[in-house]
Amino acid sequence: MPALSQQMQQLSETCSHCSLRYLCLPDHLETHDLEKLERLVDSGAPVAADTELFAQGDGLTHIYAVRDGSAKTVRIDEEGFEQILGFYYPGDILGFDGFADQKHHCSAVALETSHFCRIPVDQLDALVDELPSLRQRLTRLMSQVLSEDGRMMLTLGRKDSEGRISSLLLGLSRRRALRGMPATTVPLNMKRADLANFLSMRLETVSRVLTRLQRAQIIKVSQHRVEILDRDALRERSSRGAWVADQS
Amino acid sequence: MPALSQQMQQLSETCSHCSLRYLCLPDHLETHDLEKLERLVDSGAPVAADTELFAQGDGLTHIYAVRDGSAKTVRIDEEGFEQILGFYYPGDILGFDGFADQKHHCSAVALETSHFCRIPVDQLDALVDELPSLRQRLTRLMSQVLSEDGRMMLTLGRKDSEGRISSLLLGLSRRRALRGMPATTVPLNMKRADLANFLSMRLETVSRVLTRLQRAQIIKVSQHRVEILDRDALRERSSRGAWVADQS
DNA sequence: AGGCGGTGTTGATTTAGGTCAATGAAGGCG
DNA sequence: CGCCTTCATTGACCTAAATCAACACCGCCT
Repeated sequence: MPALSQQMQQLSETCSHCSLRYLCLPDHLETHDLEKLERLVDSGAPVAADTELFAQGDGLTHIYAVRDGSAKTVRIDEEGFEQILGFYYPGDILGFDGFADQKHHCSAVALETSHFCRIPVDQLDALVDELPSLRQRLTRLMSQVLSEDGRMMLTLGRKDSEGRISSLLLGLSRRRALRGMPATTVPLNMKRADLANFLSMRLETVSRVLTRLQRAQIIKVSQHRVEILDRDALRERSSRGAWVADQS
Repeated sequence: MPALSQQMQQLSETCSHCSLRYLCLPDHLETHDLEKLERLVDSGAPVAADTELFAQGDGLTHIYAVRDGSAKTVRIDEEGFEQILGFYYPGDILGFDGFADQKHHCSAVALETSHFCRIPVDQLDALVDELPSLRQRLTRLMSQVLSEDGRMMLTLGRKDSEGRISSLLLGLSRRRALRGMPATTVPLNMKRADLANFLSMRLETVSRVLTRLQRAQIIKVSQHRVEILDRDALRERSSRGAWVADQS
């Protein structure tokens, strides 16, 4: 079973050999420091689709880095309404919102069979005090998320359905490029309902927009994979229909 | 001029004597450590309404804490569309999104005549390496913002106009309570256009919803101040009209 | 006072996209 | 293999809120 042995090999890889080290926590760490971080990381067994890594309300014991596969985070508010807060790909960190009061404010769920690096926060915390470079790295990663959240609010707030879908596709494509993966093909592992929820649209509308973009020869949709045929047109649509802000 | 002298007195106050120390950076810091932080903080001259503290794209040189007054942060995307990302009140920190790449990703503007504590990031950074408790405090504050951003996405995404306004009012009220200020009266220092922008509505709709809530005896609006008459009804409206999520 | 620019409210109309409902395609399984 | 469940697409209709437009209010200045 060659697929499995390849998987096992990947699992035994250390941060120092991880292809994602420049996106993930290890970036900017000295070899020596990196080894200390490595010792904390547990890259455990593969996780099946729909498995919950942690649940909203759980105590913060670990944060997770996506090694391969993908995940989503979901938040349920007081009234029981559900909102997907983000999709996560290799190199992304899950759990940052738990540091506030040592408990998770959203749940994390694997979108497909995936591997995650599991990092115990108490040990991480201790190591962070020891390694200024790791501290800086963490700060930057959190700040980055903050800034991306801002971008998301802009999308959610000011763009119409076509703009939202277009932005999402471009965003996913860009993130693939960052990871050195082919950026013209964007896999949509999540369900249409997830997409719709994330973008605050109804799944029917997602469907409609996708087919509209396809008919306009801008993308090619095949169940869980979108091909970007005309990136410029997509960019153009991602801004069209955005509201003009009233003068302050 | 008693008002002025009182103001001057406030300005000379140190973190240790600041009434906001438990909300702001100093929380959980030892007296000795707090003194070190204090030495970094510059609580300068009062800042007039509409003054920009920092602009999107500026290098990150300082972060700011609101001492009194209020501020908003605004982000302009590639296409020139503007989105207000948040309103900030005494004890809140501005500038966290700048740590990612040492530049600000949004602009910060005072909503009224206000005082801000100005903290140089390079010195802060050095101090953070020295004081684990400060490091933890910063992490928690950032994480808290992250988690609140999630709440905001939920509001923006899933609530109708009445729900958004109601949520905003309750949120502002809650934040006032946290600061020990009367929570039934919520001042709306920002313009209607700002409110509308923040909530992704048009200002006409903001107006309409406010008058609707007023007619229902739930709030009492007077130009830049809202009185909450029936908090339960407001809570009820803040969830009504929220979408039911499709099952994943 | 009177004029004026900025700000807020209200009314009439339009439309994007939500809702309801039916159909189609795809994967899992006895 | 056909059945069933889940997921995605398409159509017809309707509602919330955006848009367009008029007007009211308030402070400010000469």
